[in-house]
Amino acid sequence: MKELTIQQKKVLQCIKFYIKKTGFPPTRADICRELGFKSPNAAESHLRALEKKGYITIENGASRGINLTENSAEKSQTIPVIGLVAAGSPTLADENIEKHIPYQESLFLSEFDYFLRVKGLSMKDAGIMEDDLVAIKKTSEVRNGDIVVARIDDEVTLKYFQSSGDQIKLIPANDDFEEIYVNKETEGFFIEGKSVGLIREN
Amino acid sequence: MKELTIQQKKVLQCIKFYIKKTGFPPTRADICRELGFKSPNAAESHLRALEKKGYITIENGASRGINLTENSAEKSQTIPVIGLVAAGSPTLADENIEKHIPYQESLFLSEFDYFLRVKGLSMKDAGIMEDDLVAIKKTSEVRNGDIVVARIDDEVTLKYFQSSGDQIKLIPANDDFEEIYVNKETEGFFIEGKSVGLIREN
DNA sequence: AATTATACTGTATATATATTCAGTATAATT
DNA sequence: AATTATACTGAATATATATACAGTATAATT
Repeated sequence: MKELTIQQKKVLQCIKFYIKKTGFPPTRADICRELGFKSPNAAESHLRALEKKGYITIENGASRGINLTENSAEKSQTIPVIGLVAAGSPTLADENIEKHIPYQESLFLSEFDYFLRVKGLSMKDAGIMEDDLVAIKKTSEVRNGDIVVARIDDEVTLKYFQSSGDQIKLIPANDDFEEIYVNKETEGFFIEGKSVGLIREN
Repeated sequence: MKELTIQQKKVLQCIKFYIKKTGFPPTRADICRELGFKSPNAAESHLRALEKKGYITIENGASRGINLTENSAEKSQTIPVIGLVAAGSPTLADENIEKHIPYQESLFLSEFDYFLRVKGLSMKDAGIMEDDLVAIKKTSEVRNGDIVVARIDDEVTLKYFQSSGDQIKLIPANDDFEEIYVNKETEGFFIEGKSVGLIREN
């Protein structure tokens, strides 16, 4: 799949968003309105570029005759599963992605960015077992009691979040594990996101 | 949701099929071509009837401005969520269905028939918490160690299954609960299905 | 008995829409 | 140095499309 330019990505996103919102693809004029173009030919040429690169097909002569190709359509409908390795970071870098699974918008109450494959039983009493997939929303805005993905240097863990002032407690849901104390300003400490759902595949 | 006539159903199916095939909704003329009508007004009036009954929305003035409503779009791709009430049976009868959620074919490793909303903590140590959705496959072929939906008379529970001969043990995953012993031939005892996955919505 | 919904044909038309052509300008590639 | 791709404005136009209007006919509802 050929790389897209920034503008072409914007147009493709615009098409996806429009379909999501209305149920049918945009016209050239619609795209101009959304992206601020003043000539329909601006949209037209971007569409032809997207067609040439294989991200959409265009039915000539048909109004709104834009069809997202499987390749480009799936991209926004799958969500990565990332392995939680003790000494690894859950980034969206390709090498950490275990697989992609079909994305369902309304699967959980909140939107989320990726699934984390759980290793170990440190959150056992919260009903989070080994190999469960925890849906993670990337955010640093977390509240006391949230289950968060916290990074300390290269180590990444899933724990309950509890803060008072600058002092932060990361609490496991298993008596066999120890609480972790950190300071908001601790070098290398970072909240990656929080849990908004869970899937167990068996 | 108001009932549709046979012709209206045909038109709705035609719209769904057209969108699946092309990625965008049909024009009045397209519908006529597919269904053999000779006047665009035939399609138009069916569309307005479908709109009136709430199966589609039509954006006036827009070409191909047909949008399947959630209700009609999801019908074929949703799976029921059934509340697990102590003295109730998990049947697919309308009154027991809590809601429908979008169905994703490849969500779990096995196929499944419905979700069971868990009440209580009897399977806590198996990581199954209150309000979790357990994906249930309707079957009576279960093995030792499977988590099963068992019915004894009108009572329905989720437990580990363990059998030796005709003797069956239903084992909770929580020390606060008691094991249940039944016989294969016990009147009113029945295995509804087994757990093949789990979703936690928060 | 009168009205409304269903189920169309057939014609007409304003407008929504794709698409081409003529330019301008910058960046990337050959 | 020449060509191609990117990234647009602006105007023009053939046609694709929604939609109204005039009918006909049958079934269902009030």
